[in-house]
Amino acid sequence: MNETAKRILDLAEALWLERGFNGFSYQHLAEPLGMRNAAIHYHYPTKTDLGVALIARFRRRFARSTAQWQETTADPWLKLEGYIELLTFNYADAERLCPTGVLAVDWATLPEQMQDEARAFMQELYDWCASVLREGAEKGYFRFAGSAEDKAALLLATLQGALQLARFRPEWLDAIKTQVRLDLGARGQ
Amino acid sequence: MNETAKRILDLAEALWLERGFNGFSYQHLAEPLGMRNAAIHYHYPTKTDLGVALIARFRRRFARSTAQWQETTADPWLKLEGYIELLTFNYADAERLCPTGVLAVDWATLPEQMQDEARAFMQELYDWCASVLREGAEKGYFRFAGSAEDKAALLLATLQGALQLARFRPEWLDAIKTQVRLDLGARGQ
DNA sequence: GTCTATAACGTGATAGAC
DNA sequence: GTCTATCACGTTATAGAC
Repeated sequence: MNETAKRILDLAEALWLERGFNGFSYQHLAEPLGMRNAAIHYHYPTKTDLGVALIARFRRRFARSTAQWQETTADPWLKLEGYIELLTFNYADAERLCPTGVLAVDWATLPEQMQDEARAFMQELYDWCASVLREGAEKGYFRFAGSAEDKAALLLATLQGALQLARFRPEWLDAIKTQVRLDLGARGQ
Repeated sequence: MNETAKRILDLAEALWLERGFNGFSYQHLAEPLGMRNAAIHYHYPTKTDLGVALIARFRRRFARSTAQWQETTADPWLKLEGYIELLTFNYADAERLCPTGVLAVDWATLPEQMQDEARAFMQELYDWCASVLREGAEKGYFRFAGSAEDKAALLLATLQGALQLARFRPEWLDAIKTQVRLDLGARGQ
């Protein structure tokens, strides 16, 4: 991926997570980048190609992050905090939602190739989250009722929803993060 | 609101919660109803008018529901189950998401009047949910760490996210509902 | 209250010159 | 690799007849 393709993808990602996949066009990409929309089509022939590339990059990024957490810590709490940090990082300055939530809302309007890529990404998130929760529970780091798998689904749903609710009232984001930790057995402060 | 206006609003609601606010047009409404798009404009002059009417109806519906639960039960569990039922009712047959999640994703593209109406709706949901949790905790029905307010934000985020995750894997919806109950102090089955 | 007709514009996408 | 020019179409919305 060359420099121009990357600049396009960066801007597309920002607009996507701020406005939804149907909320931006090739014009929205071309103008700020100082190009014409035909130039965007040269790098991403169709909007489907662009959409698949956006999700695929998130998958690579997530795989790299989890590999790094695996190397740098044995504490499940730190892994989980790493994920929470990753999710909320972009929200602070630009109110960017997490990709899976945006994908879910636009789902029925998305081309099949994007749906396939999205399903694979979601499965990777779930598998990773469940394994961290399972390990953390077995080793006594976390304390929660029910299965690690169900708790993983709940956790992903909660964090996804939290970013969205923050658009109504920003302070809800920190409130939910606090509550998430308490519900995993953290001692209250 | 006359009969035709109601039929339009019903269809618009379905399309909205299935495809997002930018995922349907006046044509999508006119064709299945056997009218021309000009007829839709007669009832809802602008799409903003239509959007505000959609949210306003959800506010009325929610107010009616909470008033009814207030009359029919003193058990906070039943009130909460009523809300969960209300949320997941439409998902089963048509994969309709909850309105606040769809509003949040489309947020940056929505006209100000819709944002105002949406904020008011969200606040009503939060206030009701927090009061049910507070009362339920005080009377010993629920058992959870942290404040009722933070737990309310978490609960709304979780249920909203749960409907969305169900688009990737339907079985996650029941898994999360189970886990939500456990995290409120229900005994596992 | 619904129709036909149409305006004004934005959309994804392509052809061909440079 | 980016440009100009353009196509075919979908969008919200309005005017005016019936």
